[in-house]
Order: sequence, then structure tokens, then C-alpha cells
Amino acid sequence: MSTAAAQNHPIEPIDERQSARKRRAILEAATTVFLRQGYLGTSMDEVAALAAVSKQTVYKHFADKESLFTEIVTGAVDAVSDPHHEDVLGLGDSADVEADLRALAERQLERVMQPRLLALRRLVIGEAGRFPELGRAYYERGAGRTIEALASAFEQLAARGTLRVEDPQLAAAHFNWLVMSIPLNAAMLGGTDDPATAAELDRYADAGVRAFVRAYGRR
Amino acid sequence: MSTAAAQNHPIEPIDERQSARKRRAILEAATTVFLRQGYLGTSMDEVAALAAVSKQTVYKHFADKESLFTEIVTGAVDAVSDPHHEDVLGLGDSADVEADLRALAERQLERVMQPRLLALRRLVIGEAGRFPELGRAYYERGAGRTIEALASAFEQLAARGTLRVEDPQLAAAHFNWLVMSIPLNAAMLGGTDDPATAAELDRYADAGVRAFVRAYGRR
Amino acid sequence: MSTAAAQNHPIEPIDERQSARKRRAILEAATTVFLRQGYLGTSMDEVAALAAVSKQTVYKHFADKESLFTEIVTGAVDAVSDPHHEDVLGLGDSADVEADLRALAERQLERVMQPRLLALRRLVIGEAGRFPELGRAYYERGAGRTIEALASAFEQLAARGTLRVEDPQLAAAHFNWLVMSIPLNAAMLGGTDDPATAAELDRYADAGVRAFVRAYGRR
Amino acid sequence: MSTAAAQNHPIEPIDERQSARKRRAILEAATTVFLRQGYLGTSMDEVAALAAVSKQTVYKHFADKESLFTEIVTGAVDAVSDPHHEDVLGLGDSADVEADLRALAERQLERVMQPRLLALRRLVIGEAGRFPELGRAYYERGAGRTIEALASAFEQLAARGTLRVEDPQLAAAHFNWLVMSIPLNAAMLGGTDDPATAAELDRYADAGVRAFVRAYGRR
DNA sequence: CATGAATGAGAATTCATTCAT
DNA sequence: TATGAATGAATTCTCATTCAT
Repeated sequence: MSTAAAQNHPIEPIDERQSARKRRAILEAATTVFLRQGYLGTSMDEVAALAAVSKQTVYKHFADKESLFTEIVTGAVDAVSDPHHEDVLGLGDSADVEADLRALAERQLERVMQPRLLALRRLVIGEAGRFPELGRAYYERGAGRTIEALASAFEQLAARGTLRVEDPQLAAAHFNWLVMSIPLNAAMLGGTDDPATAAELDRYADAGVRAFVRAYGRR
Repeated sequence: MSTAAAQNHPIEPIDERQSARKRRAILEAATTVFLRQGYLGTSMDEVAALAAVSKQTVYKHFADKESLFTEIVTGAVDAVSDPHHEDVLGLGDSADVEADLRALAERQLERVMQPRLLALRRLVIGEAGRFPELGRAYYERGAGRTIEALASAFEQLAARGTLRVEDPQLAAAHFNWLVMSIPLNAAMLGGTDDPATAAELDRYADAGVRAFVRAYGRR
Repeated sequence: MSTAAAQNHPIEPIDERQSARKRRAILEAATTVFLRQGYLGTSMDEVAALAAVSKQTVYKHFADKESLFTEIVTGAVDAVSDPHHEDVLGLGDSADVEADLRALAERQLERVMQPRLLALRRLVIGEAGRFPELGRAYYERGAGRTIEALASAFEQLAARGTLRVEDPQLAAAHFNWLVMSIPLNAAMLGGTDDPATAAELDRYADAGVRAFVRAYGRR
Repeated sequence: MSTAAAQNHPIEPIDERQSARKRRAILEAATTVFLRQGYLGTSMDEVAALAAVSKQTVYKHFADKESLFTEIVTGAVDAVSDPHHEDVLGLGDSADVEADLRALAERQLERVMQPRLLALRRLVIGEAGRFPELGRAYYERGAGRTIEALASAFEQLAARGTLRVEDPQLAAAHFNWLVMSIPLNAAMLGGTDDPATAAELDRYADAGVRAFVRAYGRR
């Protein structure tokens, strides 16, 4: 377990590597436990045990349970939000807008419907009363940012006449939820079992895009 | 055990009324506390205190915390689900379908966005890991049943040429979420404060209906 | 349940019969529960429920749990002890002493090894710390009295030259335990399962008597 | 988890000694309390207090009350059973068998009649319903093993003509209980007070041996 | 007189956090 | 710096006994 420490790199400060490693182990363990059992259902003992670290070490790295929790959750939110945001920004202006939207929607659903991310969403929703800022952060960095980016993309497409959009924010939100609502809401309430298959997700994405294009496409 | 008492007073045993009153008080108190603090965050002591009842009495009426919780939640789900289902079934065949849908959507949003119901939804989502059946029940009696009813209404409207619908289930789901997703998802993650105003809700309803009609209306 | 009360015998005081019936029901229920679960493991609620009587009624008849317990146990001890004592006293002076002793031993074992009596013995032993008088009473009315009676019988047999006994008390005790010890001690420690069969018990009785006769018989 | 600590101090980690000390203190305290008050009558608070240890520490060492109890009891059984078993095995073949048996019986009674062991026996009997395996273990490692060993000794003595034994198991059991039954059964039921004196015990042992020799000796 | 409720305490077990080593 | 122990309170649930209806 600590044999690496015995390798004695003469220059590198070993303890910092050690410490960082432990920190990562704690974060990973805590994520697992929090996602599975919720905030109150998680004990610091469990986290320490799963991280193979003493409880004191946990407290050395994180002031208290609350700090650990918020750090975990905000970190997870960012890790998930950023790549998707990239995708949305990449919404280019190819000839076939519907195909682009379809590709975007499929990637989005695939990402959002990962079990771990679903669990995170459930966690944040469940703790919205205790940690309101977390919920807001989740919304803003997730759906909020996505819709923002979509809106500006749609605005340009409207300017070029490719879409017929009066209120780009609204259109973007409609797009977002036409694509995601069906499987996402089912997953929120459906326990952990029988997640939707990739094929099903693609069908939801395509159907959402088709409806969006009928509603907001030219003519 | 209490039959002897009933034989003496053939009319009505007083204690049963008392008992029923206490039971209701417990349920009400428990609902309040569970919705505010979640399952683990709620203590039976708190429930008993708020119900102005001894802990023993709580345990006489409900075997344990879990039973109390599930009874609370399923009861609340039903109380909320039924009236809305009535509304959907009343989707008549007036001349102006869009106006009908708009009225339905407005009523639906108004109902679904009640703070207490939002809290219930957050609670059920948050405890979906611990109580998967509750999540399923919530979905089936809520969105599931609504969409089902909408689908059969849309099917008839399509047959009459009022709507252009290939897959009624899908169209129903799209309608449902076009109307509800924006405020509902914001509320799920947004903490308890600044609920949407009635006017905002109407606007979301109307906008959702408009988009739906553009996507699924004739021509 | 209380239909008997409605029969209205004009003379008899109905309530006394009722009351006595309930008292018996309580005693019976309490016996069952105490034997199965021990003193601390028994709750007055359970007793009342099994007796189909309210808890208040239990307390009307028995001052407290302790009184109920001691009454139960001393009653059970007596119920069991008396008939056996009769048997021992009946130890006549037939020609074949060994046959008489064998018959006595078989009857004794059969009686003592009843599951309910074994449970009582375990109960009394287990609670000997909490209720020392119960243990003493059990011993005196059980083994003590039996040995006493046997001793005086043996004394007479010795006087007549049928047995060779210096210390009748000691011989009586040896007889008693030669017959009972093997199955009784096994039963005390052996849980509730696989009680000895009647045939096995007879064999133990006979073997005990044979050894006794070899040790204390003439010559 | 504590391997890292062990790498620093190659000799001996101090905490393990500490931990072992505390563990022993807990076991000792628990033994005392369990023997005095029984399983249900013992509270973990009491155990922790008597061990001068926090409740947490008790629970770190023993998963729950049941584990602690069974560990206590099986440990005590073994501690007591083993030395006596040695004695029985040492039953040599000196010239004077009766003297050997007498010595054995005296030692056996002295051991078995220790107050602490009597309390243990009462405890195990009283909890035979709740912990049947404990009762079985007690019997097998105690009387069962003793009788087994005696039987094989008696078999050899019979082969040499020193004893007249048809069924060695039976003879061994008769020996065992002729020696022990009188004081042991009295002690089981007699509360904790007035234990038999050493002299009395010797008399019971001698008398039992004498009866046994008359019953099973040559001629 | 009997039923349901209340009382008030105590059980086992767990937890977040802090000392001491 | 990191480990085991301690702390001190909280949680669920149960109990013997007593009121109030």
C-alpha cells in the first residue's frame, strides 16, 4: 500500500504525492458512497474505510462532511457539464441542420443518461432542501448553460433563415427538453434498474429533434 | 379485542373517532416533516411532537418509520394524481383544440407546481434508491397515467384530422413535457425559494402548447 | 368472545365467572410466553394480546410483572410436583422391589421430561439470580420432596433387609439422579429440539435402577 | 490499514497492545455482567462502564451484543473444560482404582462447583432457547467430552478385569452424575448463596465413587 | 370495568467530530 | 502525520405502568 513511498525519489517531495493520492482516493470513495446512499445516509467512517484511509486523514483534507459533500458534487457537476457544453458550442452551420441537431441530441442523451450522472442528479434534487446552492449550481452549469448556448446558436440560425424562432431562449429550452425529458424523467423516478438502452435513447433523441424541427423549422 | 366495547355502545364507540383523529394528525405531521427534511432527516420524535401525540401512539398506528413513510408518500401521490387525471379525461372535442389544450396545460401546470407537490417529487426522487417502488408508483400514477390518457385523446383527434400524429404515446409525452419541463426542472433543482408566478406558468403553458400545435397540428 | 355474558343466568354473578375466566386466560397466556421467552423477554403487551384481554385487565388481576411471574412459576411447579409425589409415596412393599423401582423410575422420567416442564426448569434456573426463592421452591417441591419420600421408603426397605442402605437420604438422591441425570442434563443444555423418545427414557430409567440395585441391593 | 504504522516501528506498534488490553477489559467486564444479570438483563452501557471504555470501543471490538455474548460464553466454556479434560485423560492404571476415581471425582467437583462456572451454567441453560448452539457447545465440551473420555478409560479397566462394565458410555455417565448431581442440581436451583463447602463436596465425591464401585466393581 | 393513549425511561446502535499517541 | 479511542448526543424502537374516557 505504501511501498511507493519507499522508492525514495531523491528530489520529489514524496508526501505531497502521497497526500494528493489520498485526497483523490477520498474523493472517489466519497463520490461512490454519496451517490449510492445520499448525504445523511453516508457516514464518514464508510468513506474513510472505502478510501483505505483513517478518518483523521479525511478531516485533514476536508473540514467537515458538508465541505466534502459540496466539493464532491460541484466537482462532479463540472466534470460532466464541460464536455457537453463543448458539443453545443460546436453546433456549426452545415447544410443539414436537422442532421446536426440529431447528432447533438444523441450525444447529449448518451452523456446525460449515464447511470452515475443520473444518480448525481437524483442526489442533488433530493438534497435541494438542505443544499439549495448545489441545486442552483447544477442547474446553471447543466441545463442552464446548455440552453444558453443553444439559444445563441438558434439565434444565428434564425438570422440565416434556417430556423423560425422568435424567442431563442424558449426555443432552446423546448429543444433541450423535447430531447431529454422522456428518458430523463423516467430515470429520475424509476429506481436504478432497467436503464434505457442506447438504441432507445437514439430514438428519443431523433423523435425530439423531428418534433422540434416541425415546430421551429422554416415554414 | 374491542368487540366487547362495541357491544355495549351499539351506536358508535367514541374512541374510534379519537383514534382516527390522531391517526390523521400523525399523517399530517409526518407529511410536513418528511417533505421538509427527507426520510433520514426526519425523526419519529419530531413527528410525534408535531402531531401532539406520544411516540407510542405513532408506533401503535404505524409499525415503523418505513411504513409511515410509504403510506404518506403513496397517499400524497394519489391525492394529487387523481384530480389531474380527471382533467385529462375531460379533453373534449370542441372546435378550438388549441384553446382546449391551452386550458388543460394551464390547469396542469398550476397543479403540478404547487410547492407541496414539488417537495413531494423531490423527496421521491431523492429516495428512489432506498424506495424504488415509490418512484415507480409516482411515475405510473403521475406522468405515466397522464400521458396514457393524452395519447388516447390524441389518437381520436388524429382520426378526426384535427392533429397529425403517428405515434400517439410519443406525441402525448412531447405535449406533457413541452408544457411542464421548463418550470418543473427548474423547480426540482432550484431549492424552495422564488417559485414561478402564476403568470409565468401560464406563459410556459401557452408557449408549450403553441410549439406542440406547430409540431403536431394539421399541415 | 363475550357472548357468554349475554346469556344472563338470573342467579349466578356473571362477572365473577367472566373475571375468573379472564384470569385463567391471562395465566395460561403468561405461562406460554414466559416459558418461551424468559422473564425479561416477555412483555405485558404480549401477554395481554395472547390472553385477548386489555393490559389494564392484566394489571387488575396481578399487581405487576413480577407477581404474575412468580404466581405462574410456583403454580406450574406445584401442578407438576404433586402427582409425582403421590407416586413416590405409593412405593409399596411388593415382593419384587426392583420391578417396583423400575415402574416408579419410568413414570418419573416420563413426567419430568415433558417439554413444558423442561422449559419451566430452564426458566427457573435461568432466573435463579433474579428470583432466588423460586429456585429454592422449585428444588424443595421437586427433587427435594421426592428424595425425602424416597429416603423414608428406603429406610423401611433397609429395615426389612430388602436394601442395604446406611444413609437413606444419600441413597435416595443417588437413585433419583441415576435415573434422571442423563436425559435431564442433556435436555437442559440441548436447546428445544430432538427430545428423547419414550423408549430411550425407559432405557435410562431401567439402567439407572439396575445400577442402583447393584449398588444398594442386598449382598 | 495499519500496515503503514507497522512499517515505521518495525518492533511493535504500541496501539496493538493498548487495543488488546482494552479488548480483554471488555471481555472481562462483559463476563461479569452477563453472568450476574443474564443476556437481556445486561446493557452495553453497563459493560462499557465496567470496562472503563467508551461504548464505541466496545462496538469496534464486537459487532453487536450477540457476538459479544457468544464469544464470552464459548471462551469461558473452553477455559473451564480443557483442564478438566486433562484430568480425566490422566486416569492411570494404578493398583487402587477406587482411590484414583476418588481423587478424580474430588478434583472434578471442586472445579465444576466454582461459583463463576455455576453462574455460567445457569446462564447457558437460561438462554438455551435464544442460543441453542451455546447449550449444545456447552454440553459437548463439558459433560459430553468428560463422559467420552471416562468411557474409554472404563473400557480398558473392564478389559483388565478391574471393572465389570457392559456399556462403557452408560457407566461413564453414571459415574459422572453420581459424583456431580447432588451438589450441581442443588446449585442450579439454589440461588447464589450458601455454596457447598469443600468438605461437603469431598463427601459427595466419595459417596458417589463408593456407590459407583459397588455397582460397577468386580464381583 | 375496560380500552386507547400517555408517560418517562431505557435499550441497541450509529454518527460527526476531536484527543492522544 | 496518521491511528485508535473517546465523546456526547441522536435515532429507532420497546417497555412497565398509569390516566382518562
